[in-house]
Amino acid sequence: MAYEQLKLENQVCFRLYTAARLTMGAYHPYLDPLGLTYPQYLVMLVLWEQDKQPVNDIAHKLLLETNTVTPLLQRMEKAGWIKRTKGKEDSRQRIVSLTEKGVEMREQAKHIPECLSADIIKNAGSAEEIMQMIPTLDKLIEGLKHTTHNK
Amino acid sequence: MAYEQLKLENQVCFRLYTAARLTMGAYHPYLDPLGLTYPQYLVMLVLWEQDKQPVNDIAHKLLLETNTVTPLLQRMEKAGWIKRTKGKEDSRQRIVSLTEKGVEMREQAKHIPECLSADIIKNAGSAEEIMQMIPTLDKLIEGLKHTTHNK
DNA sequence: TTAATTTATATCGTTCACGATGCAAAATTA
DNA sequence: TAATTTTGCATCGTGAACGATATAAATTAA
Repeated sequence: MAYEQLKLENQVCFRLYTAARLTMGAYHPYLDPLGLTYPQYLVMLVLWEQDKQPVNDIAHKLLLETNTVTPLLQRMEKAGWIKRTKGKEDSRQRIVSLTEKGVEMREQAKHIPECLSADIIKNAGSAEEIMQMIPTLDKLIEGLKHTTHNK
Repeated sequence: MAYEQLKLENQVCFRLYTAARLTMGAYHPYLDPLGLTYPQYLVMLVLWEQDKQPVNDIAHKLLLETNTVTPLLQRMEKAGWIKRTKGKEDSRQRIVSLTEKGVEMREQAKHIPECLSADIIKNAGSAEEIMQMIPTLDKLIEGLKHTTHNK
């Protein structure tokens, strides 16, 4: 009976993995004009919520490793949306702050969440049903955050 | 208050993206000994379910592009788990089949789904609650599968 | 104070994921 | 049959993710 579970259709993780990829794809029409990738958009969300944060705080909020975030930030700096300055008290830190361009982008990005909701409702039915997954996803994330291979 | 929706905590996609990454991380203890990555494991699932499939069928089942799957298969062939042969009727096709080594691996992988269920229950509470997301995830996937940027 | 350890970030190598493009074999149309 | 289009797969370039490792600054211990 164990073989039965080895079927693709019985795999929750495959669905999460696929849903995440496709949902990220749904952001493309809105992020492409801004020149942002989805992970870069996440960084912008973090910075719009609070400017001037060390790399570590950003990585922590996104549940990513710094070796993922650092190159991400380097590309974003090159694009002119953020800058990275040495920390004053702790000079190991790199403080990430928005440039003027980065601040202005917030206005253009303002409607992305509603656009996405609309798209999802149009294509995948009820947004409510999707929102109902949030507490479960949060529990899952919280539970797996500190397992062996996730830190 | 459009800005409110720009908060990270209000984003469903971020949760999907994170849950997918962390769940994939939870597979590591079981896949590492076999030398498999998670996407490679997915390919093995597809082939264990039905051997000898063209690249396109595999890509289609995993909802991936062939330009993602092709290099994946090349690495798996080099590892000795699969082989790729020219199609008989249609010589454009590459038929992917399991090697002896690939077939044997199924036995070792047999218990991975149960192990993962156990891990999730231990760390993230109820597996039932997680299973309840499946219909919603399926609707989401089905709905987004054929949008502009997802083909 | 000096030495050992921890912390914050960066670099490197490998593997996805995917848009764009290329190419040859098949299918379709003229 | 010849020309055109489509299809199946591959290659290339870019941007994540992440394990492993490196480095310098801060912290702690000796």
